Amino acid sequence: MHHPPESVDPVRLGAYFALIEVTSLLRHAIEQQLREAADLSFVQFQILARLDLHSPTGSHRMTDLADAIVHSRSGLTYQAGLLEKAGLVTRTPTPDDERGTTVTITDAGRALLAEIMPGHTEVVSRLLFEPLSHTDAETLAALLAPVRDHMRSTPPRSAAPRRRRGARPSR
Amino acid sequence: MHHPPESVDPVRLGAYFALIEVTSLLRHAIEQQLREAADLSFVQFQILARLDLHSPTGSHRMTDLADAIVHSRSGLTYQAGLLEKAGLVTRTPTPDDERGTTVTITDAGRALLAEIMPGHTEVVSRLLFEPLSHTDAETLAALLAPVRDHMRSTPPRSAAPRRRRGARPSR
DNA sequence: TCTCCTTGCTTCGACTTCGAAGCACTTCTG
DNA sequence: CAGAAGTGCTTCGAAGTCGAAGCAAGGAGA
Repeated sequence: MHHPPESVDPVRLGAYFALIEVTSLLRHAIEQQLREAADLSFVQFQILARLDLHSPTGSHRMTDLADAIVHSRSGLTYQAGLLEKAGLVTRTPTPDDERGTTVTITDAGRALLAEIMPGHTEVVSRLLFEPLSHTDAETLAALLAPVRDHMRSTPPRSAAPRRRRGARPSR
Repeated sequence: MHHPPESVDPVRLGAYFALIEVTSLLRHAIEQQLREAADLSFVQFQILARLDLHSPTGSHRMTDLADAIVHSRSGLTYQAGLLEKAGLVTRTPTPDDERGTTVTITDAGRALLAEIMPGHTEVVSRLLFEPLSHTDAETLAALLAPVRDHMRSTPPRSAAPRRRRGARPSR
């Protein structure tokens, strides 16, 4: 009999389905909470959180940010524009590269984030972690970390019309 | 440093971030693959897959389907319309409830799905499971299953039955 | 220096998404 | 058997999303 690739394995298939389902439900709940609490979308929240974490400057280049939150560049441009309009971030040309735009979180942005975080973590705790022990959480993190690294390091498989980062990272 | 509720726990926070990140990357890759292979969106794929799995009839009611794939009803209406136009599903009134619409996958739909699956599982295997042993996959599935059940059983927090002008559920 | 190619970001247009409102049918209640 | 309340789906309008194309700046090679 054929024994095609590993993926037909029902265990893996189940893990995959559960992963998608859990994350969909979680995102949905988070989105509602953010919307009620501060009228922010999940993408906007991710932008602010990423900037805030990336202290001390709280800045990022557009492309890096888009890559970090897994969002299209054009989509990020749009959202960054909204956040700027709301006074939560600023956009300034990058000093050493006149093409680049640096996004920086403002004090108002940090304040809003601080105000939101409790409710946010509450939702995540209640939905995601309630059925998991601390050890379970550790296990989950330990399982996902290598996957994340693997995905980040794996090239996009199909060379883009506009080539992505060259054959190798020369940085 | 304060030590507010449980959720600030860095381990859980890390697991949460990794979960979001991994799933975002995975969905992104899957979406590209589906687009190239059959010009289907992930939502459309989920619809077809869900219908196909739900044998033998391969049918579902709109609401159940929307709930299963975690998508808005209106969004499902839109996508089901596209799939119907493409001949991959049919929509018929539900026999015993004249309000309902039953969606059924067609032979063409099943054929397309069968054609796509190998490439799909290939992507999932390569991205998600390559860094995981079989045991890891089992562990992951075992961790996520209870979370999924918990999320599914937890009421949406504000379970308002379609409020109509401040009316209260008098039941 | 002058090209030519690459890269960073934005603009543009087409499509998708969602919630609210609306319509039609069902069920509950008296 | 009404009338009221509930449910299933679609329509509608506003907004967000993406990829492709466009613009401007950096960089390598002649």
